[in-house]
Amino acid sequence: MAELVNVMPLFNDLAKIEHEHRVACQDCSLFRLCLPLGLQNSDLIQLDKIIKRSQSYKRAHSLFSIDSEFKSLYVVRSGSFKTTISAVNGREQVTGFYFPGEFIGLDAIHQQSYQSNAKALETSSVCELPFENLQEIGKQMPQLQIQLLTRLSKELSTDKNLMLLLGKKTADEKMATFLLSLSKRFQDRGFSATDFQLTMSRSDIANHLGLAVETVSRVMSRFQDDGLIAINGKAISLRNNAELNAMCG
Amino acid sequence: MAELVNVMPLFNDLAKIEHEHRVACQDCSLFRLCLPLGLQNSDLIQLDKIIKRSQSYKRAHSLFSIDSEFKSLYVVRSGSFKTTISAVNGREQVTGFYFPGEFIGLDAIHQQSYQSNAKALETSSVCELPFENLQEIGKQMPQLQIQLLTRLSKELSTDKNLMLLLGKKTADEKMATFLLSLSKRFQDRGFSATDFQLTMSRSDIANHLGLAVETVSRVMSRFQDDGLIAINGKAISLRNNAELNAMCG
DNA sequence: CAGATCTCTTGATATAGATCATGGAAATAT
DNA sequence: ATATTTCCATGATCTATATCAAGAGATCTG
Repeated sequence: MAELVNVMPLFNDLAKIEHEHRVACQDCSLFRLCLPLGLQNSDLIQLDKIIKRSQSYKRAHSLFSIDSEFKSLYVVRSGSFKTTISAVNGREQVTGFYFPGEFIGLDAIHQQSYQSNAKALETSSVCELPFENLQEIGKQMPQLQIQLLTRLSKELSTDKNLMLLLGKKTADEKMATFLLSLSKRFQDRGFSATDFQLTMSRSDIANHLGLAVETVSRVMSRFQDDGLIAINGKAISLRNNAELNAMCG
Repeated sequence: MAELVNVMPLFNDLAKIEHEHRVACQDCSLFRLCLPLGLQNSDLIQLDKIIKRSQSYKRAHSLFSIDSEFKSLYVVRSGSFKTTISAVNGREQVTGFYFPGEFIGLDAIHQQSYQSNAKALETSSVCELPFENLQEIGKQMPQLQIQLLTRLSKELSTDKNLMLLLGKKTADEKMATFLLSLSKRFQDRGFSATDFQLTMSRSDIANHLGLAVETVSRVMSRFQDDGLIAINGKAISLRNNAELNAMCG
């Protein structure tokens, strides 16, 4: 997850700057995922001024939790995160996994307080967008507002599909849907659609899909026996996308 | 659902206009739910010009479906709606219920095409907000954009909680959570928090909560036997909110 | 690097809630 | 009004997946 495979930095300097998390939006390899809409170059320079680029978060470290003060939205820069919410009795639901270019914290806007907890799944970094400043420059930049709306709308759509998954799908359908959704997202980021790492634990996967860990293990083993996938620890290889796709229900 | 109980129109004329769906935003009794943020009066007049107020939709009639052309967002004016998405094999998931003042169609924004189907649960009416015009006047009205963002963010939050419900809660917890969420929403609209109509069928409820109809019937009967609620067809009365609340998990 | 602690896999068993079945009540159509 | 369809409630049975159990890797920690 350290670097895009199909995007070659023009200069070594650029790669170095990027690695040090200082690259500006204009030059960021995630630009097309993060801010695809028509922002002017002058807008980007404005936006750039308010963005804080973080040092990295180590595995299992918290980006924010439900009782942190809400100050910022985040965009994943490298690595991956999960978000969770908890019921009063301590049970938790993994509400989402987030990869480079994706926004975290959008559900905090309405109450101006985080509604979930966000944790790094591996060593990861983010761009921090202080919300107040974002609103401020948004007033002069309708395209930025539209960009945010679009992001929110997309996550809403994802979540409705997750409701369908949680409410109506069998364990097999859940796993197939999940694997293909990951595959699609990696492909969008210029990674292999068939070979990738599951940066989250089996238990995170199980939780997210409304299954027991044991069921996830069993389904994956069976998929492997049937030649649909090959697993080696965290590494997975999709071997029959057509069949997997047919299984999504 | 025809009228708010704690909001008395100042003039009979107003009530009549409202009933005929011609009342302007400035005078609408739903204003505080629909557009609570600081919109100037001049803004409202602008907004008012682009809003189309519909004739009513009868029970089971479609507001839009996944293959309608996306043109507008909607705000429920009276009555109630459900939204659904379907899996390839025909299974459907009820993704939400919508009451007066709530927006429908927000998940359509990112693809500029409806991602779900919306149906009236009873005779209902809506305000139609043509999205293109909304974007246009939004450029001059940052508060309107913020209002939309807030709405989206709120629905996102609701959906994450639904994921928790679908993924982690028992049938009893699901029902208790659902009933209290309805109660809260009715209360916000000035209706009784304890006595209301379930405008959706048992099967819609079951579907939404990821249960079988029979389970919904059984749980409700048991809740009634335990004195938590009283049911009479579509009419329900909450009798022990404390206990229900403790059951939400 | 050794012990401790998680994580993953696989098997055996239990169970919450689905499915099947039926009858009555309500809503809708004729 | 009456027929027809849909909706709701309740009982009996079944099943997909949870839970319990146990061992093998992997990962952390001092």
